[in-house]
Amino acid sequence: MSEPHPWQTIRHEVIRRISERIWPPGMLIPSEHELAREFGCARATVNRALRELAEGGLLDRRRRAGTRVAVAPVRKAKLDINVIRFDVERRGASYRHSLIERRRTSPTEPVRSRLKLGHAADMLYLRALHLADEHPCIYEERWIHLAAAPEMLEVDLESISANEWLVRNLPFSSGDIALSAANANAREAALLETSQGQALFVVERTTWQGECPITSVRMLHAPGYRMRMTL
Amino acid sequence: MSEPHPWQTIRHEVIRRISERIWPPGMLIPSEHELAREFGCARATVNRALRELAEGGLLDRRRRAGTRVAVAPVRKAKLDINVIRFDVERRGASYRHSLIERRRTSPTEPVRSRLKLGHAADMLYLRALHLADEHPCIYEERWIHLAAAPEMLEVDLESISANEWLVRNLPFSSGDIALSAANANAREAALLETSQGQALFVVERTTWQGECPITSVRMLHAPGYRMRMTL
DNA sequence: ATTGGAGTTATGCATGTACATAATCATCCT
DNA sequence: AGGATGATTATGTACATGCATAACTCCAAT
Repeated sequence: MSEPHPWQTIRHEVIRRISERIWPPGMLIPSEHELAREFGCARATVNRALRELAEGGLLDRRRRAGTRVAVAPVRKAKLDINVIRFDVERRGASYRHSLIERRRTSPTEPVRSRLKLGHAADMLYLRALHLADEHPCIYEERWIHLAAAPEMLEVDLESISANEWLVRNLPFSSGDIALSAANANAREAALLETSQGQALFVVERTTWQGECPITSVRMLHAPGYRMRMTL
Repeated sequence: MSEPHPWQTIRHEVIRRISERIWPPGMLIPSEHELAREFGCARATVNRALRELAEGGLLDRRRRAGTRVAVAPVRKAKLDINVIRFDVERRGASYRHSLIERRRTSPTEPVRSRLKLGHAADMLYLRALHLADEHPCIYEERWIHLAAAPEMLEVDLESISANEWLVRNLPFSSGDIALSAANANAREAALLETSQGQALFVVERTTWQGECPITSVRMLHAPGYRMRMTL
């Protein structure tokens, strides 16, 4: 089974008992002490297994009240956010990107509100295309807060994408993502080599370093893109 | 600070040192032993903090090699998968769903391959609409594997949605999700009260109980839907 | 020069103990 | 009856210790 570690074995066994309804939804399961006795291990080991399952949404735990099988589990799916180049290359394609526009300017009001910036700010506005095997796969429009990333002015954005430079050089502490769908307008359709009105997968991401916004980007994926994840 | 727990304090401090580039990307950080000495706590406490950060993608850890700040972090975003009714009600809207079609049949080939079923199988095919404040918000097409959920035949799908019944009664052990965008066809547009060609946000989800597929569903979200997550 | 150990070291995990905290239960007092 | 109070209990966390394991270093033997 390639699971030499007791806590993984326990986690698996608990999953089995839940999914086979030996422990049905809502049921109070044995305490850590009892499980530790049953599995012949320390309570800390049981605790680790149960804590992971609770984080995944499968169990509800409360002090003194005990642990019960979640009734309407809010399952947590994990999504990997990678550098675009890696995603492309992992699919076996060659990566290239191309800078369409680079402008130093002050952000429009909607962008300011997305970044929670009350005042005007010195920013870099970029438009770029990411290509896989010379076919456009992502078109991005990005705002970069120069107060957070002044070095960005010196970066040669032809040789490294803003995406990659930022990920490599400006570790961020938090961020939010919104996924949606939008119809391509004429310009977007042309850039992505598709037709106007085509449904595009849209990722909008804003990242922060503490309270200070770093960058906000809107990425339009070429038709056919699917974002996969597991739970 | 509301962080009475040493391991959380340590986690926060490590995040700070990374995001302020005291520990730049790629750097080998002090060993658990050294950090334990620095923070005046046990190694296990440091371990817990670092392990969580490594799971989040911010650190790379390898035995003997030590812990280093991730160079191109693959950040992990967490997405909550909830019962649709809860999502709607949390937005302050009233929820209703309506069954459009219910048919017992054998799945088409593409569905069989999605479920990794080589042979024909007895399944339930459902089409349903989820409404928020009487406006359609999700149209779903669902296949349910009756071998995994025989009770489904008895369920009154007018009073409880298949989505909710399954989540409450058939805890699944694994699943996969694919997100994409698609143009509405005539039928979908009519159901979602929009126009043909409108870009729709599509969620396809398949869930399993061990090796046995339970259900596969394709959900089309009404225009304007945004799926949010944090990292 | 390359291969093949032996030794070293940092992380990974398990254990037993201890105390903190939150929720529940039982009891007592008015 | 009802409300306050203390006892009980399960989880949450911390710690010291110890062994397991992976990977790096270096030295010796072919």
